[in-house]
Amino acid sequence: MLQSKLFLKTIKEKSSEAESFSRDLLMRAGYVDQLMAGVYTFLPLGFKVLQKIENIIRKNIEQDPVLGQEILMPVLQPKENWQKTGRWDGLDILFKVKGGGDKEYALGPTHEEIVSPLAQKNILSYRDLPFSVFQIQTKFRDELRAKSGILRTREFLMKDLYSFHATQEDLDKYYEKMIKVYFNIFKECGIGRMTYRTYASGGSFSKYSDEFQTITDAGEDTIYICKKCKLAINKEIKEGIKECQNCKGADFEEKKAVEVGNIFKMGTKYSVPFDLKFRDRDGLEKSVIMGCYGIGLGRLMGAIVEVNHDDKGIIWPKSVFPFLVHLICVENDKKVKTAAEKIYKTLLKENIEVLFDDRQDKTAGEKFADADLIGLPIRLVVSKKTEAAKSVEMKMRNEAQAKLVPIKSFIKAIKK
RNA sequence: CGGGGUAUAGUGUAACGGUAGCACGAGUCGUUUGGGACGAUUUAGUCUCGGUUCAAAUCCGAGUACCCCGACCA
Repeated sequence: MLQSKLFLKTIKEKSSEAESFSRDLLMRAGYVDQLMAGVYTFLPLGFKVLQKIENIIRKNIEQDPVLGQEILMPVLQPKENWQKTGRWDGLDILFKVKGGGDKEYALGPTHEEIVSPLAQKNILSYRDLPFSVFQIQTKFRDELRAKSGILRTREFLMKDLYSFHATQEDLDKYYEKMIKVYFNIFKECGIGRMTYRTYASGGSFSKYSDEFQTITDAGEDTIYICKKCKLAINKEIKEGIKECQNCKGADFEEKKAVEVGNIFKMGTKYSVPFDLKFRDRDGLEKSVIMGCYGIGLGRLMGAIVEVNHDDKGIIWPKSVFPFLVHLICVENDKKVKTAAEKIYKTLLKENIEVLFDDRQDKTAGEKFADADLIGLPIRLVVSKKTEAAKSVEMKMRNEAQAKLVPIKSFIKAIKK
């Protein structure tokens, strides 16, 4: 991608509005644009990051054995399904829309009301269980207060997965497996070390749930991390709890955190109203046991930035970025330009994602400042100096020192 | 939803009730080119509605939007 053709420009000045790092950086670097409170457009750079995250999640679920099959459910949903579970009136974040003839619909904030009757069509006997489906789709929630940029929005991409089981033991087994998958996803997204499995309230789904909380001051939750086993407890249920549920440790560290994922054991809460039953081995009809597992993609992207940045800009981790390489030509000298273009073409041929700063009306300082702000993992600089040495300068965004790499071997150096 | 704050050009900001100014950006021309370079020139603004006043960006009222705190958060 040529930077001269990039859809949105970077902004030098910090916004005057008090805000989170991720909001400020993502907006200034041209990743997102705000339409209104809690609603954002993902610009080319931001959209690419979102797709990276999406693919990491998808890859981890569609491993061998497959932990869930991908589907796409409707956003527009019938009122009746929501009345059946009492959430048409009971869920105040639900967006309701009127169609023709005053017919009413819900805009999906979550999909238990849709996936449960869907599953019913697939389940007849215990032989049909277990199975799970997931989707990556836009959710709508009329949050009373949107905040902190893309950390809390009213419209957001979410991966929601629903699992269906014949027995509690089977759900428990799958649930623990999914916890491992979640940790792999967060590790790959560069926030593994800052993310904690957190014992939390189950909301209206279940008594308890497991949250995945990433430590950051921009977060709106407070968690207590057990210093011994590193499991955490959300402040919302900490009242009266004196020791760790896991290791009985009593030494906790208090931290602010943002919830990047949440998983629930829903039991039969949704299978009962939708009459989701199966015929068991013993000939009896039983209710299906369900679990649900969510990750907010935009929020995850925001959390990555909260955890990975410095005062100059974003520092994307090595698996999440809009482009891997930021190629910068600092001179308009014809020979140097030709050399830079050659490197650009080589990178494209090698299928290495590259953003080429080919702008001729910008000074070197401006280009470097933009590169730091945008935060791609690898920076390559081409100049008279590097051209004379038949090399290219390479610098990692998370390192201070740049080094010269011979033209002949720079592809190898990048791949490493 | 309760409380607080803010609203001036694309962005960041100034202006006692009396000529809306500055910087950045953007356009044009030229000089520059390893950390947001320089000169010339052009461009563009008082959130909306109402009130007070000879006169309102400024005072008053209502509305709207955004931000922050709290409550809420499948």
